[in-house]
Amino acid sequence: MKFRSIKGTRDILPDETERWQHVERVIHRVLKTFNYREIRTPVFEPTALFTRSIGELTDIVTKEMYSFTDRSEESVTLRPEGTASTLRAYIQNNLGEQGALTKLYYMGPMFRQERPQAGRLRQFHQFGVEALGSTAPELDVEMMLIALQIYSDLGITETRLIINSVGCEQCRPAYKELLTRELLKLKDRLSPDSQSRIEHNPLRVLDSKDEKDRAATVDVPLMKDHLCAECAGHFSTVQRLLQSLSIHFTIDGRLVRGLDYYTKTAFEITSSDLGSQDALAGGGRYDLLVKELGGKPTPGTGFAAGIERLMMVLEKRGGEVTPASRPRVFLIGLDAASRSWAFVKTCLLRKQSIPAETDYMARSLKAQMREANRQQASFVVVVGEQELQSGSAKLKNMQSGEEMTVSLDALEQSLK
RNA sequence: GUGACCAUAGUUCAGUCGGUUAGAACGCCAGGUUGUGGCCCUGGAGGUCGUGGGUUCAAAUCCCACUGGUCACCCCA
Repeated sequence: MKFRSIKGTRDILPDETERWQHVERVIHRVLKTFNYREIRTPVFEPTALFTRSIGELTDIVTKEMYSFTDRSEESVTLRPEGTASTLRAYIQNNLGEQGALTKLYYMGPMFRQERPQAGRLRQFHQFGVEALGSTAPELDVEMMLIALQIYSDLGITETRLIINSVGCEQCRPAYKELLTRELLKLKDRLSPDSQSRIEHNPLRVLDSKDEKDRAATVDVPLMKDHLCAECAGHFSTVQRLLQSLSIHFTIDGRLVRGLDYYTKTAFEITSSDLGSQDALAGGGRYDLLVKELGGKPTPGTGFAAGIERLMMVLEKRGGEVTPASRPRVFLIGLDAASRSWAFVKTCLLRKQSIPAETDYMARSLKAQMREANRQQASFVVVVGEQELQSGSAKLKNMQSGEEMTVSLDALEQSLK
């Protein structure tokens, strides 16, 4: 019986983990400069947390969640996204009581049972950022800046920032009705998919990829033109701030977020280096969500970004290749006694934090040299009977080929 | 959930009209010096041609089913 990883999951192999670690370091660093603190929540939660926050009728909830009942008959779900868990933890641990504004970020695996394709996996990784406690449009802009800075620090500059406003509880219901009425008039010109969207998610019709849908809905009213005074003011402030910061953006009145909890600002960052799943990050404001999850009414804004998609862009761009870990020195023993000595010495060097390696296969000198070369060791020391007797050996610089005689006892000195 | 394409050494691939022993490159192992790597040369190991069935004198090659993968729709990061 040969086992395989579950469909839509994959191993991140050593050749890739170095790149991952590099990306993770950049994420942590940028978030530190923006004064956000990391939160780590469980990967599974009560199912109701997600149905409540993401929306009972969204596709994620109706057909993509990994849910099961545990042995105590409780329904639990592998998290499909990070915001719900983060807010649950925020509420449960009264984080809002420690200050007016709480800035959090998370990073880790998410789970959705979708058909895998380019840029879409069943277990995938996201990092996400949340700012809780303020309605300020500045924070909406801060979210966009964080994402853009992480990308540009990684050498990804060919991104597009798209923004929209999806309104609030004051203005959205009326607009939704208006839109539904207009869409019903066009119903027979729409694709079957869009026809069924009219009832349960009319906003979705607007960002259909179907050319006919696009054509049929060119003149349909957009949310951004039917905002209440407050939402309109908020949206224009966001735009003004972006302009002050010389950030390029485009307004797309058809941009819709897939999760129900968004209000006012919605944004997306896309890359043309990706396939049809071209969103690198997406987010927006969610002023009602904390209350919806049982907390005190608390405004919030945030975004989530896919790490695998980021990796795809990095690879395509040939982004900086982080150097593989290399031994500083490779110790070669020529006979049983010398190999034994080499192993012990290797361990002692490591104890002093000097990356050292030796041979475990009792191989020939030639084979060991080849191995040292393959591993790109900076130095090699060859030890045999003579060296053990005299207590000194030749230290070979593998780049220049130069050799110098060194004391075996003081080897660490020569390697600093 | 729907559709299209694909599946041959560890990896990337070639394999003609169905034809007898399935190849290449890279990688791996060993040798070319007796105590020195890379480049070069020589040799070697490594394959249930995804699985099962069918057609045929003969199947990696044609047909069917299954499994897996990829891409797109859908959805979304």
